[in-house]
Amino acid sequence: MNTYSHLKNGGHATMEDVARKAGVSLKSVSRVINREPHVSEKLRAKVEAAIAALDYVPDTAARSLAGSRTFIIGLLFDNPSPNYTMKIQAGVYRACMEQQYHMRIDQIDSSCPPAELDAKLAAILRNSRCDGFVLTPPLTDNLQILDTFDRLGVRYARVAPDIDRDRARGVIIDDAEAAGLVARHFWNLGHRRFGIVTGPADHGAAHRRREGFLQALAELGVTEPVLEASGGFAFQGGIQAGVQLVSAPRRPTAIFATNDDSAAGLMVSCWRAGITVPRDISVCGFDDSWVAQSVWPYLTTVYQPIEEMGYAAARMVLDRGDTSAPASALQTLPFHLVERDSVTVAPA
Amino acid sequence: MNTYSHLKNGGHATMEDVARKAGVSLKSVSRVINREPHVSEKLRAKVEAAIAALDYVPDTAARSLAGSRTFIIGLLFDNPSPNYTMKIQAGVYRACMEQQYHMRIDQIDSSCPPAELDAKLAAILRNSRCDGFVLTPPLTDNLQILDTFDRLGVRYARVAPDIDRDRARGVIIDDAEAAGLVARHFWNLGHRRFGIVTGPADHGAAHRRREGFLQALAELGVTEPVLEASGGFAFQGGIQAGVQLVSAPRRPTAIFATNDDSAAGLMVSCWRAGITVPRDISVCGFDDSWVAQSVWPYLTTVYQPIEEMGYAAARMVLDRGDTSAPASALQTLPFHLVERDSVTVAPA
DNA sequence: ACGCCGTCTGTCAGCGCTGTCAAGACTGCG
DNA sequence: CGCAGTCTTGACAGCGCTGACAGACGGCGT
Repeated sequence: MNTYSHLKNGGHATMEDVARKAGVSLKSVSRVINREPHVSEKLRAKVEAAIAALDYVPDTAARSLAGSRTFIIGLLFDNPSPNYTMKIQAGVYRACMEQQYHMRIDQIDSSCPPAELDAKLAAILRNSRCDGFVLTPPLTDNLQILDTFDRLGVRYARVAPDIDRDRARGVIIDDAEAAGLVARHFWNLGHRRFGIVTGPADHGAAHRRREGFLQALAELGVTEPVLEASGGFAFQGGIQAGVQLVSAPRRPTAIFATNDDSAAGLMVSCWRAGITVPRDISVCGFDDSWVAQSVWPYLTTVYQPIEEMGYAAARMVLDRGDTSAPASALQTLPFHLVERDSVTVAPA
Repeated sequence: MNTYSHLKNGGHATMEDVARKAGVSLKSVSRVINREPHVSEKLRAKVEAAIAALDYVPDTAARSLAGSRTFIIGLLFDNPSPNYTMKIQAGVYRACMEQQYHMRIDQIDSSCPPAELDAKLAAILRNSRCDGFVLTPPLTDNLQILDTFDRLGVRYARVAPDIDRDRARGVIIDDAEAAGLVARHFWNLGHRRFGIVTGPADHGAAHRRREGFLQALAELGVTEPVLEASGGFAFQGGIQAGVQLVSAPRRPTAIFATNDDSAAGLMVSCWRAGITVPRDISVCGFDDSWVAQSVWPYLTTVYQPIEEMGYAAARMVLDRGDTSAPASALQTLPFHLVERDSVTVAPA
C-alpha cells in the first residue's frame, strides 16, 4: 500500500496521470516538459504543480520511441589513460544528468585498419543511435571518423582538437600560453638554463606546448639553447629523457616535462643520478593528473580542466536549440599553475 | 539512394520488415530474437536469414517500452581511484555489449548522510529503471543500499563484498591466499625479516591480506614479529609507514604493501632514507594498478582481475534465466603474482 | 472414433510519449 | 463588424515492440 497506489502503472506516474490531475490535455503536459513555445503561464504552472505533486518523471524509452530524439549522447574514447578518460566522463555525465540525458560509452581502437574502424563505427551508429557524440583525443583528430560523421550529418563535439580546428565544435585550452606560464614561472625564480621533455612528434598539444615554452623563453631574453629530449608522454620515456638531460655538460636547472607521466619518469632519473628535486633541478609537469600526487616531491604542474572540457563538449552536443553560436565554435577554457613541491628557486 | 531505401523507416529495418521478408508473423520474429521456446528450427532459420539480410537490430526503446525489461544495467560506484573504476567499467561494458544491453553509470557519495543517500538512491531507481545493478566497493558493503535494494526486490551483484558475504551474488578474490603467495615468494628468495604496510582498519580486503600474510609467515616458521605500519591504501600513507618501517632497529628486508599506492609511497621513503629498492629492501604491492608501472623500479605486485570481476558481476545480473545457481552465489576469481623489479633475493 | 494435451504460430491491444493537424481564443485593422 | 493572422490548446494516430490469448496441428490414451 504505497503512496502511488492510485496509479494504474506500478508506482510510476505517467503523463496521463499528470494531465488528469492538472485538468489539461496530454499534449499540454508534453509541451511543458519539452519547453515548447506558446504555452500560457497559467497552464504551465498547473502542469508543473501536478508534476511535482505526482513526482512524475518522463519515460525515456517512450520519449525516444515516439519522438526523434534518443536522449542518449555517446562518448567515444580510445585513451589508455584512465585518469583522463574518467575525468572527461565525469564531465559528460554531469552535463547529461542536467538535461535528463543518458551517457553511452564506446571505446574505439583508432589504430585498427580503416575497414575495421568503419565496421565499428557503423555498429555504434546502428546499434544505439545517439543524439550526438563527444570525441576525445586521439579520436578527436581521426579524419576517418570526422568524415563519416560529417557525411552522415551526425552531431558531435571535439575535446582538444588539433588538426582542422574549426571544422566543428570543440573545446580547447591554450597550450602555448600555458607553457609560456611555466617558462615565466621558472624565470621569475631565477632559472636561466632550461630543459624540456617533449611529447610525441605527431601530437598537436605536445607540439604547441613546446613552441609556447620556447617562444616565451626567447621573449624573456634566453639565448642559451634549451636542451630537448623526447619523453613520448610516458613514464618510461621520461626516464630516458631524464638520463640525457641530466648528464648534459651544462645541466639545466629547470626542466619542463610536457606531461605529468614523463615528469614522473624524469624525476626518477634525477634520483638515480643523485640529483635532488627540487634543490638541484626544478621539474614542472603538465595536466595535474593523478600521478602528480603519486610521486615525491609532489609535482608542480599545469592544471588542465579536463572534466570541464568534457562538460563543455557535452553541452555543445546537447544545446541544439542555441542557433546563435556557429556550428564550428571553439571554446577555450582556463588553466592554471598548481604550485607544489617540485619547483623552487634556482640553485645559487 | 541507399541500400535501405525500400524501408519505410529512415534506413533502419524494423521487425515488420523482417517478418515480411521471412514470411512469418511479427510475433515469430520476436520469439526468435528473444530465444523463446517452442520455435521450430525451420522458422528460426528463415527469420535469422531475414535478420541478417536486412541487417536488423531491435530497437531498445521499443523493447523496453513494450516489455518488462529495460535493457539497462547500472554500475554504481563511489571510488576515488580512476584505475579501479575504469577497469570495472570496462568489464561491465563488455558484458553488456555481449547481451545488447546498455550500461548506465552512477556515482554515489556513500559518505553523505543517510537521508541524502536515500534521496539519491530513489532518484536513480526512479529516473532510469534498470534491470539490475553492479555494486563496487565501498558501496558493496553499504547496508543502507543493500537493504533498500533487497526491500524493493532490485537485482544486483556485488564486486568484492566484505561483510555479509552470502547475502547476495558477488565476485571476490581470495585475498588471504594472495597475501600468502607474497609471503612464500619472499621466503623463497631468502627473506627472513618482514614488514607490512596495512590498509584502512575497516576495509575487509585490507584485513584479509594482513591475516593471510601473517598466517603464511607463521606457517613458514617465522617467529620474529612482523613489523607493521598503517598506510591507509594511500601514497601519502605509504610514505609515512615507510618512515617508520625503515628506521626500525632490525629493519625488514622485505615489505608487503597491501596496495600499490602505499607501495609507491613506501618506495619513496626508502629512496629518501638512502635505501635502494630492491637491493636493500624488497617491496611487493597489491592490485597491479597503473601506478605499479609509474614508479621506479617497476613494482612487483599481485594482479587482481578487476575487469574480470566487473564482467562476472555484470553477468550475474544479466543471467536471469539461469536458475541453477542460487541467488547468493559467490564467484572466486584467480589472481597471480606479477614479478617486476622491486623484489629480489634477500641481501647477504 | 473422441477428447486431451503439448507444440507451434498468429492476432491484437497496448506500453508512454510526440508529431501532425485542426480548432478555438484572441488581436489588430480596414 | 468582419477577416486575416497569431497565440494557445486539444484530439488522435502511431513509434517498434511484447504479453496475453487464441487457433491449428499432431500424437496419445481410451
